[in-house]
Amino acid sequence: MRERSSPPSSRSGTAGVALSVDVVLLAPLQRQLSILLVRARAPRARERWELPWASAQRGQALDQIAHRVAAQALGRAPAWLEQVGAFSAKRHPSESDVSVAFYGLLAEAVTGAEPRSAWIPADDLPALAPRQGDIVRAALRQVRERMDQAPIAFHLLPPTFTLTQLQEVYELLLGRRLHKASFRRALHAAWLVEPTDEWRSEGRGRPAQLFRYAPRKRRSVHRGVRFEGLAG
Amino acid sequence: MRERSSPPSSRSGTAGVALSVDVVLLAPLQRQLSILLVRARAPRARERWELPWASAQRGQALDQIAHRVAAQALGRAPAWLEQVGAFSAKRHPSESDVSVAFYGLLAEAVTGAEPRSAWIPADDLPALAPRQGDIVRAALRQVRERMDQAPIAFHLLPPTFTLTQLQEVYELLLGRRLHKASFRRALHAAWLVEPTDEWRSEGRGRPAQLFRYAPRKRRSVHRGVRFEGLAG
DNA sequence: GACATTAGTCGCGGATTGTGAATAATTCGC
DNA sequence: GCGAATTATTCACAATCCGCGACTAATGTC
Repeated sequence: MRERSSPPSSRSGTAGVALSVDVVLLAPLQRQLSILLVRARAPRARERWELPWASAQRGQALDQIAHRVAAQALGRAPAWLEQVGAFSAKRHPSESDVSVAFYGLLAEAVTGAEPRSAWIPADDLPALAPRQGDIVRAALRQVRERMDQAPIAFHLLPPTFTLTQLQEVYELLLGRRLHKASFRRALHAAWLVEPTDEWRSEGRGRPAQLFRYAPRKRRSVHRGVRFEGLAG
Repeated sequence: MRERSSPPSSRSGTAGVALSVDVVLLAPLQRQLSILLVRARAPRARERWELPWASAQRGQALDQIAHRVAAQALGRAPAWLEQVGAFSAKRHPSESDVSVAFYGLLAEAVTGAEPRSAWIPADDLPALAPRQGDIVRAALRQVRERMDQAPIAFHLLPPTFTLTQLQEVYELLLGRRLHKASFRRALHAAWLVEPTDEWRSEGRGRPAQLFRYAPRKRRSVHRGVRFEGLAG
């Protein structure tokens, strides 16, 4: 407990900690939520695959580092990038003391000039370093919990999409089927999408209209409290 | 982008970053959500008040540090402690590069042996260092968003409490009034509390029964998607 | 043209919920 | 002791929400 007693302005003295920034990149791929992994570069790594990561240097903001890591692994910027949190105390490929994790969303499972990477279904991952395993689980949990507060599903789709595609993303994230009519009724009531004048004919069946994400401001309805998420 | 190319096992080489752990301690105090601040110890600090914090050393887990910081500021352990995230790029009293923030909950605004601290209403805070201001806002936002997923309101109350007290905590966090009958109907339907055989008479009026937090496992009802939190 | 397939909508019945009012149990003033 | 005031708890009704099956619509296949 001495830290608080020592003069806080002394930026020398203590050696500092080793910090890495890790990114969990997610994209829907053939009806599975998939994660981008890269081959371990250290010759004697205990695990063969890793999340993309970089060591943090002084004077760089964390989200800038995360953007750079994502861009390097993808060849492009993700559609959405958000912090998951800080992780410590478990082994990490960098042997850093602390890792700050981000998750990023893409509509397509693309890989840029990086050949040592692969998109792997989230529930079929190989062994990762323990801290990176924690990071993946926390990122998936946060994505699923925050999909009601942030437009996460829309960033897993291209700019225009059919309502069936949107429902499939929700089913992917929730892990269960949804009823079509109820889904659309709630969606239209929320004024989140607007139709384009384009239609997509996907082989057989009636063509589907394409929509875009265009949330309209509306007065928030004062609903009561929901205790449902607090089940023991 | 060289970090990824250098051998990851070299824990020397780079100097490491200065890391602090900050804690936002929250308690309901006279119908206000209040935060524990401590007087700045550095003689030439730009702001007179700070969140409790400590510098991180190598080999210590982040949540252990957070527990220690909270215990030192309070004289006891908080009822609940959870990470908010990592913050960088703005001035911090420690002049650290990165701060990992936690929030902690208490039923009562207690202070231990620490005389240089004060509980201050959350919407009446003095100026803090910019990064600590961000931390406070993020912590309050997270508490309000997560109160549906985690038993946050219950940790802002003593082990037994009246339903009116519980509703007042919810109103404090939501910033609006709730209808009594609806609140209780939803609460009992969720099987989160169980009555004790004690009653509290608080001066005038009918005595209120005391309840305790005792969530019962129940099958989760498969409800549809809620788009309400996605309003533009 | 019959059929399979996918998109989109309708409407019923039951569950949920906002709301005011009724009832219950206590203290205070006189 | 007794009525008014105060706080706790519940009831009941109306409106809304929501799960669900069935229906219509538009296309490709044979």
